[in-house]
Amino acid sequence: MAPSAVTQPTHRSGALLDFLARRMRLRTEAVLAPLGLRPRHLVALTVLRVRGGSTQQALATTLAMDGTNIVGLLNELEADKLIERRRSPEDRRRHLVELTEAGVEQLAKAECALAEVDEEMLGALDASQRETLYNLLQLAATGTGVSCAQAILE
Amino acid sequence: MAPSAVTQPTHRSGALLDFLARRMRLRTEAVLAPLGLRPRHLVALTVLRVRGGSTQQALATTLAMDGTNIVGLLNELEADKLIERRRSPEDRRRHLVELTEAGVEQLAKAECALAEVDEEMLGALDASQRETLYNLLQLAATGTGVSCAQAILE
DNA sequence: TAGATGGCTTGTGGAACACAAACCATTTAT
DNA sequence: ATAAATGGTTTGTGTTCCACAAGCCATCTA
Repeated sequence: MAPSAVTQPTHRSGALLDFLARRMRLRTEAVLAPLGLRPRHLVALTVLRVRGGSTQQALATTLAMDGTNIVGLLNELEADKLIERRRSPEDRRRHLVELTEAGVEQLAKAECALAEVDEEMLGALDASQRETLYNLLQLAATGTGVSCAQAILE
Repeated sequence: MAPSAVTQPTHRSGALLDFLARRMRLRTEAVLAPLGLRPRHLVALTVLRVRGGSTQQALATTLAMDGTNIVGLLNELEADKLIERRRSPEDRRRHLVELTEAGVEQLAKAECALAEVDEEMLGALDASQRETLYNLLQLAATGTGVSCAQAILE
């Protein structure tokens, strides 16, 4: 069964991550569609739950995405009243983005609906393995360029 | 460290996976470009290393991608002599796709070059955690719809 | 007062797709 | 044997997600 006895210098997770994320995103799209959300929205909402009150520039860095596209993304979310742009008191040019109550609820509803996707895609993992995976992903996500850039800003 | 004491019903890895995969793909693009590869090629080659001799239809299912796009993707890889399409002896309509020797080498070279990306993106994880992550991803990838569809075919 | 900055709008373009149609070679069913 | 189905190919068309550039306003800073 071993395709190559001699394995790679170190296992690279990149391709695997890409592969899985694609499959999961396809299923996620289908599940999220009835809620009026798309994967990009889910990611944005998820980030905002943790980093509420972020500047749009900070979001751009976090999401590794152009500022003008952040505008569009937030416009969509704001139109659905899932987020709110508040003016920063210190610098009134800035917008501080935050989830609305409806946003929190919608995110929770989405995550609930996504249980079936987890079931499908992570079926081979038991509960504790899924938790481990989640924690490792979380650690990687918060412990890199993201928090690095954030650290500079704070 | 827990951002919210009361966590979600269960942690959903979907958004996190999407988020990380995006960041990683951006970096990967840059690293792979000088090798004449793009992320999609890396994924295809990686799949083919394990599932060599797959039919193009099987690849389409595995990669969750339209058959006509598989053709295009394989055309690119074949033009670079990284893969080979052999006629199936049993059914001469079928193509059995396999990595060439050059393909194996190029894949290894790519993975080697991607060490720096891992370093950047998974910096917060130590070696054993990275290995765990890799194993969990591998398990999830091979243990779902993929192998399920494959099992039916065999 | 001038320049820099955060954000918004609009427009252009590219990459990765899905989907459809028409085609060949081959296999299978009648 | 002839018809139908199948695996793959080619050539479109359209969509979505993005990057990037230019020009605009409001506001802050020098």
